[in-house]
Amino acid sequence: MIRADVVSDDDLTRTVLNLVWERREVSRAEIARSTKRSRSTISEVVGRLLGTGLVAEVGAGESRGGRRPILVGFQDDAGVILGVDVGATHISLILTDLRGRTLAWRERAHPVRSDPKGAEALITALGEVCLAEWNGDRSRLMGIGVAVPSPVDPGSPDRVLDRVLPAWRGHSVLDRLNSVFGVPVFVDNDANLGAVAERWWGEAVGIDDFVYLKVATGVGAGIMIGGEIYRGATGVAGEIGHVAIDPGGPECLCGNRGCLATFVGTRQLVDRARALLERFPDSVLAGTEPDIRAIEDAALSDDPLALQVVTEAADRLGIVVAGVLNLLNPGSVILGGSLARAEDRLVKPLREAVATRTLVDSAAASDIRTSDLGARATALGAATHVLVAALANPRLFPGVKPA
Amino acid sequence: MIRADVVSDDDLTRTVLNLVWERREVSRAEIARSTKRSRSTISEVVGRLLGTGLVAEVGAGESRGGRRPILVGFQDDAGVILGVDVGATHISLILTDLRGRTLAWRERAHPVRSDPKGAEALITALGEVCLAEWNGDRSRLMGIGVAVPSPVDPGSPDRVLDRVLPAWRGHSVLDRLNSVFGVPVFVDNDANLGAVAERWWGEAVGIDDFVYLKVATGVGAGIMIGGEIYRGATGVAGEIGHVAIDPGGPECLCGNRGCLATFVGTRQLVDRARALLERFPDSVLAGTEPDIRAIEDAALSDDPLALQVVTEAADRLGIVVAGVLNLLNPGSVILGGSLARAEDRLVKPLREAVATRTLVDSAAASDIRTSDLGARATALGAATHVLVAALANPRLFPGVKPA
DNA sequence: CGCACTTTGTTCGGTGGCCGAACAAAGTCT
DNA sequence: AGACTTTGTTCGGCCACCGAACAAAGTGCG
Repeated sequence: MIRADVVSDDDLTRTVLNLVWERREVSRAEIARSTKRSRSTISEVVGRLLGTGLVAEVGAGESRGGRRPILVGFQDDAGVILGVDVGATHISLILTDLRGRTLAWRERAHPVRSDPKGAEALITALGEVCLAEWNGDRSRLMGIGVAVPSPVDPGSPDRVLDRVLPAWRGHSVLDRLNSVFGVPVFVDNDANLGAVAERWWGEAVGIDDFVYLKVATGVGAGIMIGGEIYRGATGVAGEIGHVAIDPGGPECLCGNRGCLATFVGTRQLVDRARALLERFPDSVLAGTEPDIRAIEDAALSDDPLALQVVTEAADRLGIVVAGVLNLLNPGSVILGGSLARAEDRLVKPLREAVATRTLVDSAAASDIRTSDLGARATALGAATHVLVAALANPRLFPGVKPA
Repeated sequence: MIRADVVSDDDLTRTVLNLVWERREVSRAEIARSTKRSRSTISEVVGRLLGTGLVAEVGAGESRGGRRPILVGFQDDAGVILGVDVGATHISLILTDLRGRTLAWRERAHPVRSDPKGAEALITALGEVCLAEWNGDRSRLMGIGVAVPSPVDPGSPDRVLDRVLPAWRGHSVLDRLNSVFGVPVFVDNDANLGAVAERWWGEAVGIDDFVYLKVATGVGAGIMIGGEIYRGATGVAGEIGHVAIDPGGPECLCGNRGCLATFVGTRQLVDRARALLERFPDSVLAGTEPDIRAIEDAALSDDPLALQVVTEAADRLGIVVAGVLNLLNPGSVILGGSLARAEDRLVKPLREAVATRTLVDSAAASDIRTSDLGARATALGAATHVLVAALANPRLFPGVKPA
């Protein structure tokens, strides 16, 4: 967690590195055209980048009527990154290469709030397991990203963290990870990191302005503006779970009435399903004590009870999504979290609920989709956050030669 | 409206010019310290700027223990700007210098929607009147800013404009202004420009992230993020009037139910006041046909009926403001439009309504204030928009010598 | 096949923005 | 009065970047 504001690489180096990452394989001449720099300049920058091991000459490309270009390729396996998803009831880790490919994956149920010490031990243990499974050169580990289900100001992580995760105060866990694995550690909110994952690997590739809605134990939003996570004045933007949608609604943990979280959180969906059991004697869930996964599975096989639960949730979500559309006019809205498994069964009623609540048609035109990144989305986003930092400033990371 | 993407001035020149504007009078050595450049570099840049007439050497400053510095001062009267506020029922113009000071001001009631031709004529006529009253060298007019009560994408102004103001399609009015006055013309949404005015001259000076809420004939929001107006994917961010706050509320013009606009727009407040008349026989409004101004005046003298109307509006606004706080976590929320005249009588119940609907205390801590810019706010913002463009790229404007 | 033409990547001598050292001018402090 | 500061300018130099020139390696046409 050393806030290493050391010598930052110059702008052009970053630009070129990012371009090579995007295009995968690209010639110096093509880089020069894209960046509007001269070939001589690009040649020199590429020469320096070759020294870092992040890019390499990988062969010849097609001729465009003259000499064949030398392709410079991004080395996806030049480094690996560990992503940690600290959930309310589980912990999961992913090990990825620099192209977001999964090299290892572990998940465990764990009562994170009530046993923080155990959580810390579990994370380091699973981290070791992932690295062992990968079986590569450990010095290639570039960093660790951590997603927490709580507002975080990455600038001062200990300030907000202790509300939801009291034992994490003073970010001792992060320091621990840093000293155990010897690499930089980054934290951020889970919804923010979900948005990052979508932008790099999911439904939002190429989209700079969108909102990611994570519907799981709680509800949170990751707001991407101009390709960057928007954090607001004090770093808690996106805390959408306690937007009031019904002044006469049920009381919420937060003391208010009719919060979105009182309608679409995991706990509430399960309660709702159980309450509906006797009205749907034909449901596959009848006679069981359904949990959220069972409800989602049932919805996917068009069980009427489950569909009722999902539709009701969609209707409530629609109120908030419509508000977000009117206020922010995002290019798209992406739904993540476990409820996203329901896909069309969630999105269709949601779109209807939104359509009746938005005026400006261009706002209504922004498309609403479910994520298809699945259960690994958040951990993947945490890893990707490190990747983004590395691409912006490769020198900050171990395993990168100083050129 | 010539989209003049000519030679843009280099970064350092802009930075220095903006710094001189901010500090009003500042020495070269001080600029060097602030911008972290060498004195030699700054000397050269300042030398070039002196040639534009926007800055000048204005005397000597206090010694700091050595030779007394030569103060370089921004020339507030080097140029003037026209700001036009096109309202739903009125047109107003302001002529300002480069410090936002009012040099002339004109306002006329006019049915803008039903008589667009007349509106166009009125704008040019009032523009001439303002320039005549100022009685300065007309070549110092740098540009014209126009605020319209409709979503606008300044990149392609004709696309959205024609929904609310059909006759403005193809931005012929803007072309007209350009040819009559011979200077660049800029358009933007009124709430956006209100936010600009607040950031430069009002309650948001020095604040980079805030939301400006304009409550007048309609309701709109200007969202300032990182010191820039946020426009969203298609340029209609901030269209907040049709956020649904009560599923069982009255029907709105837009076809939905319970929109914010059905509760707090001018028309609705007047209707509400008239409906309440018989319940408040002691009100100063009793026996009259109150308009919005009368209601606001009555509220300022603590008339119970008017206070009831304002409090109800505040309560409704509170729902949306709470949502905005939870979602965006702005540093502050500033209330503009005519209703802002009510000040504490509006803000106090609004704060209460918000407090019961926000969880995260740092979100709740963002302060909510009324604007004190008054009726000229929007026109001033339109003029300021031009000032911002001029400070960013002085060469684009007439009356600025090429250096 | 030969020849004209392209494209690529490198080399090399600029150019322009910015810097630092040095300096004269004009102050302050003891 | 003398030592020290601060300001603003001058001037030589550094560095990122450029453009011209060139060799290498292609394509395409007669």
